[in-house]
This record gives sequence, structure tokens and C-alpha cells, in this order.
Amino acid sequence: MSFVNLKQLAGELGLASSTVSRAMRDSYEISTATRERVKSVARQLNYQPNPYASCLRNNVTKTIGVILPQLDNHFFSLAINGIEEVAQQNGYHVLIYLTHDSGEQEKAVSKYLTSGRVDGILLALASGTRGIGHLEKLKLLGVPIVQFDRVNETLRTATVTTDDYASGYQATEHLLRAGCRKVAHLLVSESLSISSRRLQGYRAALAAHHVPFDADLVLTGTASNDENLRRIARLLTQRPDIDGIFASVERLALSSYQACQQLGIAIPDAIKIIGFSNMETATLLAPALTTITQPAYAIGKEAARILFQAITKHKPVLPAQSLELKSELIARASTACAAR
Amino acid sequence: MSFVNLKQLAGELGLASSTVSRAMRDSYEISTATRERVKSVARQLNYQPNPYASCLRNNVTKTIGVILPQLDNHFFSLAINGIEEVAQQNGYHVLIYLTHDSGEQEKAVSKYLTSGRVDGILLALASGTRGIGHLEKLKLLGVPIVQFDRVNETLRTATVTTDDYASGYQATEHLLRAGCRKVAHLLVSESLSISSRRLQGYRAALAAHHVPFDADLVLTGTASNDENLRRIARLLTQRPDIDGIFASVERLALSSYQACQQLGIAIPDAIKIIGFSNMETATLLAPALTTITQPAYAIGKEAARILFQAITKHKPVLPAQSLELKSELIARASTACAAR
DNA sequence: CTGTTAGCGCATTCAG
DNA sequence: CTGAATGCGCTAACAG
Repeated sequence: MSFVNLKQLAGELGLASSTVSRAMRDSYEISTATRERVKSVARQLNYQPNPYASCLRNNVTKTIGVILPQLDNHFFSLAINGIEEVAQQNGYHVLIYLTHDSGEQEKAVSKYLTSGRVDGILLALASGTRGIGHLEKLKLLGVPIVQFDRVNETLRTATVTTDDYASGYQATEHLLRAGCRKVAHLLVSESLSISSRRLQGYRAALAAHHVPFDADLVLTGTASNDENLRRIARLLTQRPDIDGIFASVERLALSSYQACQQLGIAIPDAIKIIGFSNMETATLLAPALTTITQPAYAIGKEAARILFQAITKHKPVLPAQSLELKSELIARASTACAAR
Repeated sequence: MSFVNLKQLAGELGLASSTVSRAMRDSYEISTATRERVKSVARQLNYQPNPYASCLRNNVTKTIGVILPQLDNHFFSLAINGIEEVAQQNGYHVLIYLTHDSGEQEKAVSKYLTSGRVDGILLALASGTRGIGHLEKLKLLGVPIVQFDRVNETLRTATVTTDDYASGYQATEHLLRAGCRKVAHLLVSESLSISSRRLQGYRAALAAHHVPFDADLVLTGTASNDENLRRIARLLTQRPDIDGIFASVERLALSSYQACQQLGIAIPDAIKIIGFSNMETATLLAPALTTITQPAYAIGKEAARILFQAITKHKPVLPAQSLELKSELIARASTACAAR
């Protein structure tokens, strides 16, 4: 048993392949009788049109590409859930590419997609990306791109992000209100939009509360968790006056937690930690860890929705279509903090 | 600017498209001089061969399909990491489909792939799958399938799993050795291979330690976390003699943890919990929760490796190529347990 | 309402 | 070493 093609099916039916093609696609110019007959025999022979032939003919691939830094972060898993759902609703297929936060990998992947393999792209930028020539090229080729979460602001596309500035502000304010005065801030990479905007929020909140900004309290993470752990521990040792940590990303919140445990620092009494997280686990298992949860699933869905709108209407994605969704601060330990 | 095709490139070069095609594919019958010239101009014009045309011509899609129940479980995210890596190494593209554990969705997805869209399939079975006709059809069509993690044993394909029986045994034994006598077991779905094999391990360990099996201590979960939480709490209330819980899956371990917290039961003193988990978070944040970690990343890689072997050698995947990898028991609280 | 024909972009004959 | 011609499977334009 092998794949049945249109011609074979037409032969079996005693019809021309064009007729069969039309019948299969419910063309109005085919009589109901033959349409039904065609469909019945097609079902019987398990006929499925070859997607690649249609694609070649129609210049429509019915597939989108999703480029992500990683998948070991729950945020992106949830985002894909949303993306895949919207894709399936629209009859689209989803190609997935991981860059492991490497700019080189991102370039390589972009090149694959320069060939017309996909009708559109959803992109969360790698932290290692420096230039954006590879993305400009895709845009120039007319491939619609929607950026989400980690976006490059120079590239003029629609973006779907969370309220990074606002949540950075809120997080910091949460700690300040709980009595913290020396709040450390941990970020992933200076070049990442999410990091810089959260940092801005952090600084603004400090300023609003008349707490001086101290550059020594800002730590940039690396790709290695072990290294991050060491650095955080060193910072906490060197600066025993630190009474709060705002981690701009889940991994760093966990490493902070771990560092405190290692150093025997009590959470949340001696130190208060707040960090982004999309793992229910974190909030469940560590009530002391105040978390900020991003609507990852909704972000995926919205990004996909904007992309499909552009694809089906043959319009470019415009920065004006950008969306900013709200994060949610979940402070299970807030009472404890306030009580102090 | 739009896509450049072979013909245009050939025109630019003053060569026949066949020559250019050969040059691009490093054919031995092309002189080094023209090959270099072709490649240089190709680079300059951003020529990328249209993958769908090649596919039509060669009958090779260079893409695989990955069918998964969900992605809200860290196990599958890690597995995709492995799969994607091996795919990229082999120059392959990865299409992803989520079934949300629905048998209907799995059937629909299978149908998409009946059209020659992919060269092979990696599959983790939906818990809602009843018949396997849709998979048999794919096999009959000659599409290689490798099953991983959640496998159907009737379908004769290679499988990559973990030592579910052994780890179920170990987990149970771990609790028994820590002094537990009434060990509850929480499983996902009776029809799932991982569940039934872990259950077998559980029963065997009980038997080996002369602890009678009590069917009332076995609870099957639902799709709803809230419902699971309620059921677990009810079980713990009705059976205050329970002194240990073996959760066969992360979500259920977390729900157990939560249920104990709600009921004010101390962990790990009053009750000991052991559960599968691939979240570093869980072990990090809840030392009281003994976890069994599956080598998810390796499973993805191995499954992909077996699939690519079959694809490149045009051989069917045989059950004989199946692999069983080892899980790891991480008992941070084991000392506490043993001390009791 | 149905059939004939041509061509999407590429790779592979077969000829030179 | 290079070029011309053919067809992968499908659809759309053009006939009838």
C-alpha cells in the first residue's frame, strides 16, 4: 500500500484529474452526484492530496515557523500551546526551531525560512542575537513576522509582550512596601527587551520611593546556572545589607532561593524574593517566593492570531497591531512581608 | 524583493538551470570554476532552493512530525529539546502537533500525516486513544513511527521508554523501607502504558515486602487538577492510615503535596510522597518531595536517532530496536525518612 | 458540467 | 563538462 494520487483516483473513477480535483475542493461547477461519488471513492482509497504539490502550485504552504530560544522554560511551552491551538483552528501546521539563545543558530534558522518554507514566522529573540540583518532579509522577502516576549524594537513588526516595565515597577514596589531598602536586581542579558524594560521599571520604582539606585546591586546572569548561583551567593556575602531580590526571570529566582538556602539566609524574613515564573510548581511549593506570572498561553494565541490575520489578508504585520498583556503578581507571602 | 528561483539564477549566470542545480549540489561533473561562480552569485542573490519543489521531485520531505499529548508537562518540553537537536543535526525540520490527550485529535493529526507530509513520526500516545487504526494506516503507508514514553504495545514499532516497571518498584520500595505500610498510588489513566507498568511495579514491590495490596489505595486521576486535589484530599481523610503516597506523575505529586498542606498533614513526617518529576524546581523547592527523574532529553534524542536511522536507510523501524532508559531517584529527604 | 493543457521549481535523465 | 527535455502531483485557465 502506498500513497494514492489524483491521477490514480481519476483513473479509478473514469474522470479527468481536474474534475476530481475540483470535486474534492467542493467547486461549484461540479454536480452533486459526481462530487459525492468522487469523495466516496477517495475515502475508500485513502486519497490525501499531496501537500507539497499543492503548495508548489498555490504558493501557500499552510505552515508557520516558530523560533524560540529554548523550551526548558515553562513560559515557552505554554506559549506553544497557544500557538499550536490557533494554528490548528486555521488549518495550519507548525514548524518549530530552537536557537538555544545563540545568535548564530537564529541566523541559520532564519536562512532555512528564506526559501518560502513558511507563510509566516513567530519569533522570540535569542539573547545572543546581535545584528538583525537575517530578520530584515525575511521581512524584505515579504515573510510576515510577529515577535513575542523577547522582541527587537528596531525591527518594525507587530509584537506581543507583557507589561514588562509595569511589572518590573510593581515587583520592586512590592518589595519596597514590604520594608526592603536594598533590593538587588537579577537580569538575563542587557540586550534583551524584557530585561531592559524590567530594569527600567525597577529603577523607576526606586526613584519614586526615594531609594537611591545602586549599580552594584544589579547582576547580569550567564547561561550557566551553577555560575549564576556562585555569583548570587558572592553578591549576598559581599553585601549583607541586601534585604530583597527581584529576579527578572524564573531561573534566577530559583538560583536566588538556592543561594539563600546555602548561605542559611531565611526567606522571607531576612530576605524577600520576587521573581517571574510560569510554573505553578514554584508558587505551590515555595509560598515564600512571590511570583509574577505572565499570561504565556494568551501571548502565544494572540501572536498567532495577529500573524494569521496578516497571512490570510495578505497584509503586512504592522507595529501598530502590537499588544501588551498584563502579568499577575501572586504574593502568597505578602502578609508575612507586610507584618514584618 | 522576492524569492529567486533556479531559472532566474541561471539566467543571471548565463547557464542552464540544470547546470546550476548540479553546481549547487556539488555534483562531480561540474568544473570547480563554474561551481564557485554559481555559488558566489547564488549567495549574492540570496538564492534558496524551494524546498517544496525539491520534495515533490525527490519524494523526500526532510521533515518529521512529532505528536504529543501536551506541553504543560516538563517531560515533553525536554524531550522536544532532544528531538529538535537531533533533527537539526540531520538537516531535518520538525512539525509539532498537540493532541491534548484526546483520541479524536490524535486521529485527526494522523490523517494530516497520511498525505506524505513527513518522512517519519515520533509519537507519544494520547491517554484518550482507544483504537489504533489511524496508526496502523500510517504504518501500512510506509511512514516510519517511533513511539516514546507513552506507547501502545499492540502497534509493532520501536519504542523508547523509561524503566517504568523498575522505577515503580523502586519508588514503592523506597517508601516501604522508610517505614510506610499503607502506600497510596496515584495514576493517570488505566489505559496508559506508563501507568500500568508503574502500577505493576508498585504491586510487585508490595508483594515482595509482604504488604497486602489494597485496591482502595489506588486512585486514578482526571484531566482536572482541581478534581484530582479534591479526590486526593477525600482519600486522605477517609483513610487516615495512609502513610505514604506514590504519585506516578508530576501533577499528581504536586496535588498530593497541596492536599497535605490543606489538610495540615506534615510532610515527610506524617506522610511521605514520592513522584515522578522532570522539574528541577520541584526537587529544589520541596526537599521533602522525593522525586524520580526521567531522562527526558535523552529519550527525545534516542527516539529521533532511531527514526532517522530508519529514514536514511529506508528500513522499517522494528520493535527490536526499542530502548529502555533508566530513571533516577532523587531523595533529598531520604535521611529524614530513614531516621524516623 | 467536464476534459485538455500548461506550469509551479526542481533534479534527473539523455544528448551532446 | 554543459544544455535540453521531462515529470514529480496538483490546480487554474481555457475549451467545449
